[in-house]
Amino acid sequence: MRSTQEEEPQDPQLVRLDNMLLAEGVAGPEKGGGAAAAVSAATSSGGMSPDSSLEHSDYKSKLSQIRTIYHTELEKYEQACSEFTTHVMNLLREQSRTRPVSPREIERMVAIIHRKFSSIQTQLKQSTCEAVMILRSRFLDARRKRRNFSKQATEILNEYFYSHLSNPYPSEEAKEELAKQCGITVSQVSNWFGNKRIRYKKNIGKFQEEANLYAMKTAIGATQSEESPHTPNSTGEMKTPSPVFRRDSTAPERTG
DNA sequence: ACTAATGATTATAG
DNA sequence: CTATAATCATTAGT
Repeated sequence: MRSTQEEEPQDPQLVRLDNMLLAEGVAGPEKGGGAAAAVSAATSSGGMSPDSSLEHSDYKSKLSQIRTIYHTELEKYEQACSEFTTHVMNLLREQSRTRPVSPREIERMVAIIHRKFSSIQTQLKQSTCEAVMILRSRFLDARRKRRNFSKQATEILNEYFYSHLSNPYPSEEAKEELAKQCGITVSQVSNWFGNKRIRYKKNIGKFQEEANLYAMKTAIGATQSEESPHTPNSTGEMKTPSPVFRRDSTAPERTG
């Protein structure tokens, strides 16, 4: 016996599909009656914050829909497979009266049928995976629940940006400090500076007033007995606002 | 409703 | 991994 250890070839792609479906609870054991129960439960019991609760219930309901469709189709396929198999078996049996039909041939036929339906199932899994991915990216995308920062936070961030306009790249420590002051996360600070840099560079003219404003603010905060406020020229632009900041590597504050 | 501002994500490169 | 540039999706002003 060569003991063909084929068992189940299962290419890695299919395994990944299965894993993902399982992780998402689509292919796992049946839980709950369905979407309706989850939705009603979530809406009636306002335990969590209204936002996350509502969005999550919506997400779960759609996921449940996908799950139901997936299982229905899967059952249909299996039923069709077995029906077709018995049908073919009957045909073979009928043929065995006029032709010698070896049991091996029967096995091969059955194997072929199963392979075919297996590929169909894989397709179903793939499309289900796609649907889940789309659903995820649609509901778990933080862009959906974006909020503007508080005016104070933007003030602080702008102050830092315009007082470091020549090198607006805050170190990790500075980012943490800013995050703490603004009540946002470090990632949000990074996002803010990334957006600010590119948008400032792209359209310096738009930000001139802002730049002057904050420059003046910081100047006032820094100097107290320098000069009398005589407002030199309040008729037009003050001066050239640093054309383009260059990533100056004069501050390699790398500590980690 | 249309548009600008804005925060977050994606794609690409160093 | 970080920075940039483009793009997306929502908020807010008209």
